[in-house]
Amino acid sequence: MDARALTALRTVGTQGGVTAAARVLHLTPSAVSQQVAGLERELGLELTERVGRGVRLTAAGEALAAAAVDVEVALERARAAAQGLRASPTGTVRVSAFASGAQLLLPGLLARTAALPGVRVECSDDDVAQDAFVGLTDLIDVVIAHRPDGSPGWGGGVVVRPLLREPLDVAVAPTHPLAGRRVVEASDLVDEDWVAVREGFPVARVLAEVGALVGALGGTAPRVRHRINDFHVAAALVGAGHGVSLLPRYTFGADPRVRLVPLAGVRAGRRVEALVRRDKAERVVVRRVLAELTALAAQIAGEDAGAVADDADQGVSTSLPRA
Amino acid sequence: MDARALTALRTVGTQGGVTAAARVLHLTPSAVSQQVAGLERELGLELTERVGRGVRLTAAGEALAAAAVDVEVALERARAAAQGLRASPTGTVRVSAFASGAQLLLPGLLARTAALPGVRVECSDDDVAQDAFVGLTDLIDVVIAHRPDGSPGWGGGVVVRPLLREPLDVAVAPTHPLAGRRVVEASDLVDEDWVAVREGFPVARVLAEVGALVGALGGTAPRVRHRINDFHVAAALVGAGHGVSLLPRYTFGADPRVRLVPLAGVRAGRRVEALVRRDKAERVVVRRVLAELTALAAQIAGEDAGAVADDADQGVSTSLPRA
DNA sequence: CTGACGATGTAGCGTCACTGCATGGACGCG
DNA sequence: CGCGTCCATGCAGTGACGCTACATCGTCAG
Repeated sequence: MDARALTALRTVGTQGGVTAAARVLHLTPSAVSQQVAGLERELGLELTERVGRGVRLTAAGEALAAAAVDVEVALERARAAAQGLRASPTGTVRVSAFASGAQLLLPGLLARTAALPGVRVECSDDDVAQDAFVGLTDLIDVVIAHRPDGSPGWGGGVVVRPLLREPLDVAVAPTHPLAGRRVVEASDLVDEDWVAVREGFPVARVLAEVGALVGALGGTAPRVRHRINDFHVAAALVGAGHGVSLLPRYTFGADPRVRLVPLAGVRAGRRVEALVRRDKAERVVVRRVLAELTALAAQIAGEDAGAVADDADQGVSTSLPRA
Repeated sequence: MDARALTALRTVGTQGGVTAAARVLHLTPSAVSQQVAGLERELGLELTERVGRGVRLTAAGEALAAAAVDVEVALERARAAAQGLRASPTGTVRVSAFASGAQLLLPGLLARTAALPGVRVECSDDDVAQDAFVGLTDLIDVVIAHRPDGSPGWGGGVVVRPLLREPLDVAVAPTHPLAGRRVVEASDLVDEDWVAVREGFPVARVLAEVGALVGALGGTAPRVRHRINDFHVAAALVGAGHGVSLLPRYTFGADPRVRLVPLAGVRAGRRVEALVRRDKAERVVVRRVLAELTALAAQIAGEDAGAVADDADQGVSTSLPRA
């Protein structure tokens, strides 16, 4: 019963297939298949079952995969126990963020962590669909993810550290009649063209809610003219007068192309959170980087609090184990 | 960071040396040495230090060894999680007991477990010094150990399951003046020759206490004539009139060679307990055998309760995790 | 039916851990 | 003080195990 084989099995579960798991583990599909086969032989029971041309974990497989995380946690804790006696943490941490979150947080994070000797932070940006964020934690230590305001959460096996709640404001062109307003009511937005994100991506649901509200007032569904995932492209369209949109306040508050006006009476916002797989959360370096990240986020949220009156709801704190 | 290497390190700690650990792990000393060397290279710090011609774990080594148990527990729990979905536990369990405990418990245990299909129990008897019992848990799943009545305990890393408290009675020859008595006072024993066990073995301390009491009354230290570890040899000597001794009630109550008389006013007894290493305690089969063992012990203690009035103190219950 | 994808066996190969042996230091004994 | 013993640890050789590459089979889409 090798920890390596358990990891392979768990990855097959999280990635949803042998080939996908092999990609993450930097192996060939054959190797992964042999690992789980060996595990099945040792235990004398089936851990995977074929479904279509792919595979799925059986009940026993799921149970074993869940337990596998505990093994990795214990291993990581062992490393930490030995190295914890050393002075300061050392190592490299992989951080990933969705595009706008990366723009908002990564420069500051790199600036802060540059001051820590022996700590290397490697960044990447991955904009994926809502349900793909957790899968990224197999490859990346700290995944900065976002989700709309009252959405269910992320599921087990992963530690969630809330970073900030970023309000979504109505973005209009500087020449737009609403551009000078301090706040805007839903009723003001009847009969506007909208620039929205693609379905399945985090902010889509918020826009749908706002749209429903506006539609209820105006008697018609919101007119979504464009589907743009990149906020910068959306900002360019809005700035050129091709419609209005919802844009995150901290990231686009100072963008000259658009004016952001808070939306009154509607809870429009997204939660930005750091996702870390439980075993990786045991690494001392990861904890250190995570601490810097939360401090940075608190700083950003604090700067905004002085400028704009905002609901103070920062979400329930999902604390780290052994905080 | 291999779980196998961690086990090697931990065993070096518990067994107190590379060679001893190698014996337990069925390896050569060279292999064990290379395992810990690899661990040290990977972590970049010293885990062992030389002391005399042997080695000892450093602080970091101790920390890592302690964490290693958690890894093994997690691994074992993973096995159990997968196999727990199967109907009944299966496998072989190694049980060891000190000589008189083996005589008292092992036949009954084998009778009970014979009824369990797929469960094999392999027995052995190991009579070792007080502080060597825990070391046995590296090689044996369930170690039946004994210790005098108020002794400190066994230390960490091992699960303790109390089985029974066996009173120690004064053993005299059938022809001895005290043979017919219902109880015997300490004052009755002044000026007797004693048959004791070797120093460092479990019952030695009890005899020392009784001896001190007797000595205080008689004004002289107890005369220890013979040092006999095997209770059967001791019984033979006592039966032949070569002195008195302290013998466990359940094991020698029906022995024709001696008469056992309870000792009034002195807490003379030994605790019989099962020692299981934490990771092995996760195995379902081991739990099953342990359940049979405790039931058997309770039955034996119950039979005695009807015959002789005894203090009901059975010791604090050190419960198993996830009982 | 054909092409593509995904999982899984098989052959070949490289790597790694173990054994056997030799070395060096530490303790005990004559 | 030197000798033998014991213990830990290097080093060369070997065997086993896991990985890659390739081929095969089943499944789904067009």
